[in-house]
Amino acid sequence: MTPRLPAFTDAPVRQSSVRAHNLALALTTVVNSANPISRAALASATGLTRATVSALVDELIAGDLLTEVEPPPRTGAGRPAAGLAPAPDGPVGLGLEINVDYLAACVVDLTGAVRHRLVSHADQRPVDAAQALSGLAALAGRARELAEADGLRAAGAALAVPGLVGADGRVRVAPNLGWQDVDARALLQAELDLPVAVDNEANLAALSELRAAGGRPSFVYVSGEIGIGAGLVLDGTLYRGVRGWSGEIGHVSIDPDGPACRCGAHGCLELFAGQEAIQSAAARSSTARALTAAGRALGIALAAVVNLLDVDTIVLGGGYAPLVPDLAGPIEAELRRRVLTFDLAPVELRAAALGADAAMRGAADAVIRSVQQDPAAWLANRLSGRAS
Amino acid sequence: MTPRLPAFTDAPVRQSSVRAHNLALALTTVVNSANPISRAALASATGLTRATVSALVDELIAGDLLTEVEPPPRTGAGRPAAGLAPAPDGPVGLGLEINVDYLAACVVDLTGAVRHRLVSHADQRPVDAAQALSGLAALAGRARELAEADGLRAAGAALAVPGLVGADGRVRVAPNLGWQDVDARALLQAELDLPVAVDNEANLAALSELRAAGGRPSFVYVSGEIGIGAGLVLDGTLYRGVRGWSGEIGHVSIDPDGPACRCGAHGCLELFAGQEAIQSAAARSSTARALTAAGRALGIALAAVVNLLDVDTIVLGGGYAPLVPDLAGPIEAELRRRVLTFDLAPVELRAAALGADAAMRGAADAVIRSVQQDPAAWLANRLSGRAS
DNA sequence: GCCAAATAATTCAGGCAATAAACAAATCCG
DNA sequence: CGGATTTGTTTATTGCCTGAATTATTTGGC
Repeated sequence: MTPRLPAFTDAPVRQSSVRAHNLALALTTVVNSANPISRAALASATGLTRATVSALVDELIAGDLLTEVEPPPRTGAGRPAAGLAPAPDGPVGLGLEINVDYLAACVVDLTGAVRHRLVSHADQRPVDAAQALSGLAALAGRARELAEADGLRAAGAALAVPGLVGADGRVRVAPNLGWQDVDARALLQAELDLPVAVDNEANLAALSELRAAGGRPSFVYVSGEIGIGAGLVLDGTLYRGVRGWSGEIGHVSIDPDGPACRCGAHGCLELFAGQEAIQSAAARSSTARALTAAGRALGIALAAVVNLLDVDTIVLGGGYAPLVPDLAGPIEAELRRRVLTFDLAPVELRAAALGADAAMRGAADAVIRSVQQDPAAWLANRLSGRAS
Repeated sequence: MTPRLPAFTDAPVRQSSVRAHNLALALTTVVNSANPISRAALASATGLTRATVSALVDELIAGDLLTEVEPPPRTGAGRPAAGLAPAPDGPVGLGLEINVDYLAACVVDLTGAVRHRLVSHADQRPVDAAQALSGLAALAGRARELAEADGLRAAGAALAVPGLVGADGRVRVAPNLGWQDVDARALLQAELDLPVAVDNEANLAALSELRAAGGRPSFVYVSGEIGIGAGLVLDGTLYRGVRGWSGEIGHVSIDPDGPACRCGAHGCLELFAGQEAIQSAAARSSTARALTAAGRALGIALAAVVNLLDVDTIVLGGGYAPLVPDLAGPIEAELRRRVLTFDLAPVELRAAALGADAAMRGAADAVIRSVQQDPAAWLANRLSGRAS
């Protein structure tokens, strides 16, 4: 069988694209392998010949994307292998986050290590969007200087925003920040002189969960803050929707005739399982009861997600992560009752691996992921960047 | 900018894959263009050079996938162009459907024309799965003979089933047929000696809506029969879920404390908007009221879908299609209330283009789509098939 | 201690597919 | 009728992968 290219077809392929694709294949295979891997192992893992892999690896090493490291443990006779691993001094991603009461920036390298991390606590509501973003750009600039002092060059930046973000990087609405129609990408790009991506915080937090997972995982990441957002990872890729507004699980209806929501509808999930709802319910009765009720509502909404999307894993993040021991029971009870296929295959429910840093970390991951998925572009860009 | 291959990377690419990809690109571009297109226009549409396009087209014509037709209307000076169009005598797809009270088969060619259509009305519940499938195989065999009498060769078959179908073609459950764990693919493949795909009827019906749509549409297709199923088309591809069980919208919760559903949960959409629910409600009050109530429930469930997936179009099919004039009002009212982004961008609601044939037609489409997306495989197969 | 077996990595000729540029074909228009 | 124009083909060149042969480096048996 001839290996097939992905199904959707809308751009021509030429020899250079073949190279680009195979460079990405080699690099991602090295990055995703737990231990250093030899060229020979890489060849058999990818299906390319050893000759080709050698050439690709040479190019990736020359481009500071891979390095040779100590060989993996020996296994019998033969010439020892040279181990390959992502280069710690290769391009880094700048992960940025803005929220109601803090600004944050981090620097993550190709190995996934966080090299620097800066957080600035300050209420962002009094200042306007331009000021907030310029404060963030300053923080990002400091993070970048720290990175450059280590000899690290940033491939780009990504920003996590608690709001609706369009595909063009414009923030349409960010209720808690009081933002409306803010071209965050343009503003940051101008100040940083770097490619900048902007995305919803739940989407980026979901991406951060993708780090450890092998294969092509599909899961819903639910982030419980003041609002409730979800990031959908389907077949290993973040699904953003037609306009980038996917994952608004907070306004899924739990009780169509329930209390009025600030969105104008009635009985939204947020009213039952949002941070404020949990707190006020805890004050009225007990924390245990409040969490049971919230878990039940979450379970109803998540059952709808699983019925619709057939994902096999649910990740609870943000404010929900520490509450998982209390929430898991009621959520699972509802899933068992309402997911049509529950008896055929279970749904895994787990807490997010990262805590409050998930969105910022996912933002940085998004940058290095873009380098991993198109190393040829980075290599070309790197040279022209140095020339300028 | 170098054209980029799709993001996910897990197979090596070699020269033959380049050819395969560009053959698919050329073929799908011709198929998707409304009028016959010239080689030169094809070159500028795809971004390939005219020389390359000529070579690709020669191969596609030799393989009975394209034909030269009358040139499109002239536009000024220059050598007249030769028109290209999908070949009507190329490979055909066999679309099959099994349901409670009928079996059906159709033959669809590369141009999308239905060449033959056979329906056999008979209650399938009394017979067991093996018998039903062998009856279907017989019907499919007749359709295939009709096609072969026209000199048409079947590239494969696809079967639409009202139930949960795994990725391996096994039917896990089909409640209305009384099926459980039926390896429909193996049984049909053995009798037809053709590659057979099996999928849920709503999924395939959704595919049939993809025919006219250009670009990379994203929509939900909702099919209202005895149960309610949905097919999700995201970015131009059918999303099947991890195990192939996506789209079970019928058991999304409308009222968590509502009446008991046969699935074991309470207040599922099916109890408010299923065929039986509408009929009994109509008997109790009036048809108009029954449809308003059903529309309201559908609107609540669809608002959840739109909030989660950010699709911009909803297609009502199956039993809902003729009811759209009555359902649209209440559905839209709920969408307006509950979809968070409704004010930013509207959601289009429309009736399915095809009626009862949608699933069978979508099945045939799936087959010819697979040829269009990998013509190289068909060309290789075709030769070896003739040799044997 | 040395040689055979084994495994890793590189080198080199060959082939395939795309590109670019020149050429041939067929029409319009003045 | 001849130049301009557009379509489609031919030819030389280039890039990248493959496969086989070659070099490099170790283990293990005698």
